Amino acid sequence: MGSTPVRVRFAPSPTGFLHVGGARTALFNWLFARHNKGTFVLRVEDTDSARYADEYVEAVYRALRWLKLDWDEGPDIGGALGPYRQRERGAMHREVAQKLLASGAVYECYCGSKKDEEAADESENDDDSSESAGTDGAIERAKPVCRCSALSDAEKTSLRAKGVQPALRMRVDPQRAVIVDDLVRGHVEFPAGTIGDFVIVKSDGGPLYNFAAVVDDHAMRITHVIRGEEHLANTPKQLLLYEALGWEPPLFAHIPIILNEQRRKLSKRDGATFVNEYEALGFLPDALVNFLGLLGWSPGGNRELLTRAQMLDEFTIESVVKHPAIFDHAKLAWMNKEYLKALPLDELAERVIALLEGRASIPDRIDPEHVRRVVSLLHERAYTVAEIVDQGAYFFTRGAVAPAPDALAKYCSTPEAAERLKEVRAALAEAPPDFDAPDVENAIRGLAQRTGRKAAEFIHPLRVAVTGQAVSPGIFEVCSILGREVALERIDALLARLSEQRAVGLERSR
RNA sequence: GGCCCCAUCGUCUAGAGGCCUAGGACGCCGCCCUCUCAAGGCGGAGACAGGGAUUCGAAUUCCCUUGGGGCUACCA
Repeated sequence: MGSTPVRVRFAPSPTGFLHVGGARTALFNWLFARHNKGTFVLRVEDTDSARYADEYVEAVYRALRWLKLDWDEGPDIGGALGPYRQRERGAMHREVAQKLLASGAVYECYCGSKKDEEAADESENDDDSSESAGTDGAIERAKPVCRCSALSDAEKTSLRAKGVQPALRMRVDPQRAVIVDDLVRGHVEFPAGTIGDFVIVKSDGGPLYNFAAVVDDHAMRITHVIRGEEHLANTPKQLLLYEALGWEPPLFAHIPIILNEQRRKLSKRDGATFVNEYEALGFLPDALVNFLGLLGWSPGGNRELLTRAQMLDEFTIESVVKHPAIFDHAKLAWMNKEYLKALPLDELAERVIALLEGRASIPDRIDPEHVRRVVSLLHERAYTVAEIVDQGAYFFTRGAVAPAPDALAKYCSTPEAAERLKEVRAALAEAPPDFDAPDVENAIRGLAQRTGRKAAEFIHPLRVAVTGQAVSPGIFEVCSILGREVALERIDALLARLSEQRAVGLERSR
C-alpha cells in the first residue's frame, strides 16, 4: 500500500507522571503504528528546564511499560535517528534556526519576554479599562506587533552591546491563511493574521515547542503526528515552519481531548488521573487500555470488551470521533471487574499478595494456596485488586475481627441472635474434620432443620462473627477457607462481646 | 475578547439520506435466583440542543442560533 513506512511518535514532556490523557495519546499512536506495521518512536520533550524533572522520565517509561505499549526507538533503547531526548538535540535546533535566520524567514527580536512586559505594564497604567475599545489601541493590545523586524543592523549591535540578547521570531504574512488538513477534523483554515509573528527560539537560545517539534519530527521522519486536540491551534505555526524550511510536513491527526465530569480538561483534582495511580489501585493494564481505547474511538458495532490484538487489528484514524469524551470512572471500574473475572486465579492471587506485601504491616495469612482460595470467592465481587484486599481483610489474618457497627446493629442486636450463634458454634464444632464448604453447609442446614428455624437466622450472626461484616461471599465457603479453628475463635469473641454489651445494657436500664 | 474545534440517552458510543417507532455498553430502577453481597437471567426509564434550508424522504447535507471545549507564553 503506502510507499512510505509509517513512523509515529509519542512525545511527552516529563513534567509529571503520565496522565491518562497522555496514555491515551500514546495508545492511539501505538495502535496506529502496530496496525500499519510501522515504527513507534518515543521522544522526550525536556526542553523546558524550569518544569522538567528527571524522575518523571523514568515514570513515563514505567507507565508505558506497565500498559505494555512498547516503543521501537527511544531515549533508553536508541535508534538510528536519535538522540531522542530533545535537550540533546540542541545542535540541530541551532543549525536550523540559523538557516531560517539566514533566509530571512525569522528575525531577531529584542522586545524581551511578555512576562517582563506585563510586569512593567502593571506598575503603570491600568484603569483605562473598557472605553478604549474601538480604538486601534485595543487591537494592538490583543496582538502586540513586534517592530524588531525593521531594526537596522546598527540598532541591533547597539542593543546587543547593552547586553540584550535577541529571541528569534518567525515572520508571518498576516494576509494569508494556513490550511490544516487534519485526518480526523478535515479541512481547517486559520487566518494568519491571528497567529502573529511567533517566537521560535528564546533569547537564552532555547528552542520553543513548535520549532523543536518540527525540527525533530522532520529529522525523525515522522509520517503521522497523532496528538491531542489542544495542539490543533499550534499546527498552523508548525506548518508555516515546514513551509519556510521547504520540508514536507507529516500528516496530522488531532484526537479529542478527555474531559472530567465537569466537562473540563482532566486535572489532578478529578481523583486518579495518573497511570501509576491506577496501577497502585489494582487496576489491570489491559482493562485500562481497553477503556482508554474506547474513549474517542470505536470499532463500530456493539463491542465493548476488546483485546489488544483486536484493537490493533481494527484501529484506524478514520474511526476516531471528533467530540471530546468524559472520563467515566464507573465504566472503567466495570471494565476492570470484567478483566478481573477473566484473570486466571493464580495470577490474581499473585497480584493480591504483591499488594499485601506492600502494606505497612504485612498480614500473617498470605500463603499462595490460601490466597488463591480467597481470591476464587472475591474475584467477581470486586472492581479492583485493592478492593479484594480490603473486602477480604478478615481472610488474611488469623486473629479476631472487629465487627462493623452496622453489621452488629443489623444482625446481632437481639438476645436471640446470640442464642443462634451459640447453636451454630456447637454445630460447627461437630462438623466433619475436613470442614469443607458442604460440611459447613450440612452442619448449619441440619441445625436449622432440627430447630425448625430458617437457616438465615443462623447464617447472619455467623457472618458477622467470622467476617465482622454484614456482607461477604457465601458463608459456607468463607468458613471453610477460614478453617474451623479461626471460625470458632471468632464466634467466641463475638459471643463474649455480645454478653458484655448485654450486661452493660442491663446495667443501664436499671 | 479573538481564532479554532465540537454537538445522538446521565456517560462512552453505533449510525456515513430511506434498514431508526434511533441500536449496544456503563450507570440507574424493578422482578427472578438467593444466607447477605456479587455474579447470572428477565424487564424498564432514558437521547438525535433549537430554528431554518435542501430533498419525495434527514440523526445523517448546508446555514444560523445556543451550548460545551481548546488555543491565544521567550510552557509543552
